[in-house]
Amino acid sequence: MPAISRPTSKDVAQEAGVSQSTVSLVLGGKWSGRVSPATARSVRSAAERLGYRPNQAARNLRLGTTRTVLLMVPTLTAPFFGPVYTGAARVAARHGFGVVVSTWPDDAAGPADSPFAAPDEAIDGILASSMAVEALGRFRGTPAVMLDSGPAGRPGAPVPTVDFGVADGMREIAAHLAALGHRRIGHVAAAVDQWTFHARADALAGAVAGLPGGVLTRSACAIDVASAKGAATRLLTAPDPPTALVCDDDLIAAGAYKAARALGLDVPTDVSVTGFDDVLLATALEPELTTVRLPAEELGAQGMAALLALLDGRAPAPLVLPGELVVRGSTAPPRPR
Amino acid sequence: MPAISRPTSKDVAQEAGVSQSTVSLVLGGKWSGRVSPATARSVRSAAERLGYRPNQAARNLRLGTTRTVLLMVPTLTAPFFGPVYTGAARVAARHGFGVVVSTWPDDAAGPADSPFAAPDEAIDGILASSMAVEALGRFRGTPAVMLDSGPAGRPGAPVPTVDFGVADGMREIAAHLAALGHRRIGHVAAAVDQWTFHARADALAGAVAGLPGGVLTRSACAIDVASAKGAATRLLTAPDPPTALVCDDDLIAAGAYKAARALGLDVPTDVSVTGFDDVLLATALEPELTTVRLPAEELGAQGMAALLALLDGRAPAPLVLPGELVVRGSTAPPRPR
DNA sequence: CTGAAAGCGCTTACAG
DNA sequence: CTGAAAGCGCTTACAG
Repeated sequence: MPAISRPTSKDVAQEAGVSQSTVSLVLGGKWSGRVSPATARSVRSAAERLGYRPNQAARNLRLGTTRTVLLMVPTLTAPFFGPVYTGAARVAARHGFGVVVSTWPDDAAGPADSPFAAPDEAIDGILASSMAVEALGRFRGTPAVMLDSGPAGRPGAPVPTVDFGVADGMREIAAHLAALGHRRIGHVAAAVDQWTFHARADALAGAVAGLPGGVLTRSACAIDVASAKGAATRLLTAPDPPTALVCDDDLIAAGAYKAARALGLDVPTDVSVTGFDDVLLATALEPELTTVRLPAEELGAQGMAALLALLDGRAPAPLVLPGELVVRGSTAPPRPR
Repeated sequence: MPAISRPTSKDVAQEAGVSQSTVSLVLGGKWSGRVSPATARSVRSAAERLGYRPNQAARNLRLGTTRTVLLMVPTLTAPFFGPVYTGAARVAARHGFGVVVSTWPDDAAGPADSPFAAPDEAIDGILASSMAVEALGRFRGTPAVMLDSGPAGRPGAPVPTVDFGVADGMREIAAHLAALGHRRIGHVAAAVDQWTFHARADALAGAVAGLPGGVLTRSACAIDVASAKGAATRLLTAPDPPTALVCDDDLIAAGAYKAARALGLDVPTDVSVTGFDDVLLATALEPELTTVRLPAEELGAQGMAALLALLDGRAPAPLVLPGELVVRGSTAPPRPR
């Protein structure tokens, strides 16, 4: 508790020689035509002199809002989270909103047991990331926007959506590999029941099917290095193995690198490897990883903008943020057989 | 805005047939000796029936608190941030507190331009991570706890602290390398003016100085792969190069790997490499990285516990959380000359 | 153009 | 043991 209590609108009123309501009107920007410009000026200067900041609790109580938004993410430890939060918080702050975070796997335990029970109860809206639409049921009645939860713009989508263009990104990877001469593609797929991974799988399957002589094999794994290494090994040790491994995630690609090395295969001379997301890891690997950059911070920012629009009574259109193919050293023409 | 307005304590009072003040007393846990047990029971059951949740805005206004804590971190995108936030938020929620986040490099721009200007103004306390004590000046008057900002327990430290035992961690690394037979050690140091890196450098210097025949060389770099690769290259191409590279950070170690490979040196046969932190990257690298695990989530949790104690009028003792040496495949005996 | 007043939902002396 | 009342700092009709 600060030693000196903060000035209130009453203090400003006294300083400016007007009533408290006038101060509220002026500082709330609702004075034009109701307060003389001269009075408005003197109120503003008094507020500045005193360093006045409105008390949010009082404002919230009066208005019945909290100016707080809940961001729900699958996990706080994935590198994906930081940028999404950053983007969302930046846009929120610009409108005087705060952002609190919750992870959704904990939800099964119910609100009482949830580590975020407290802020949960005083929220104006929800930004739910990488979450099945159905899981939003618990919050029916609270304005929500879904991020990375596709399919964007699906008819009858219950809430506005912002998604990555993962299908296009995957098609770019396929086209890049095809141009290098690859025909036998192995998909090291994330065994995670999220829209984004289904979309990636479908896009890749479609692209390879459209490739003359294209052959797709697939092995699924959890999103961790050890599991990915196992899945990649299965692909690479099958008869007639793929010449390129398309991985659903940069971390999975790291596992693919390990599988290749353990089999005595060089990346990219013996086998090409691609990732997805472009996190820090992508350039820490050797060779650096060809991958698709997903604008995570932009996802948070656009999602928050959509939620604020929704709170404002508007209906934001579904939005798709394109990924960008980043070609680095992990892809090369296949070794001639 | 939900269609049906939430029940208030007045509704509970009506349902239970008592006054609103009695409801407040009972639900606030201040009833013993003032309200009969039977009445308390009926209030509680009425509250449950109605699904009553106290309005935090009203509570905050009345009490003059916000039940919100600000967590300041250097950057949101480092893998360090997620776990710290998680730990802090978990403990905070248990006490009905929320956590908002801010990055401190932005502070130079001043509160008005800060992306977190809004929550900034209504905060009960501050958790400042990896920040020079002096930089806290702006918040003088607000209760604060410093994380990873050492030196812990320094006489006259202005605020309670929670730190990692980085010096001990670094000594463990030195002892591990010494036991393997290394004498010529290269320090790939983070050129970042934070306490933790000064402590690491000092501890390593001391340990090598205490080693018969020990020789320490050093090269500084930014915490990114390319810069680290350059610094490691300088060390490895010097006359009489080190047989082990001690890196201030796992990401720097990734750069050291690249430097070694570019010079045709194998890790760990030709050169041993160690990291610090044990982030996801450590096991994604090939070979997996010997490093010191820092309990980041615990740092957030203990820091929040200390801040809550401070808010409660107690003076938490300085706390040091030990790191743990994790030996993996990147260290081995030096090649005999 | 300006001010007095009500009321948001709580907590906490105070009176019975 | 219980209740009526004040008041936290705002916003917004309402009256002049």
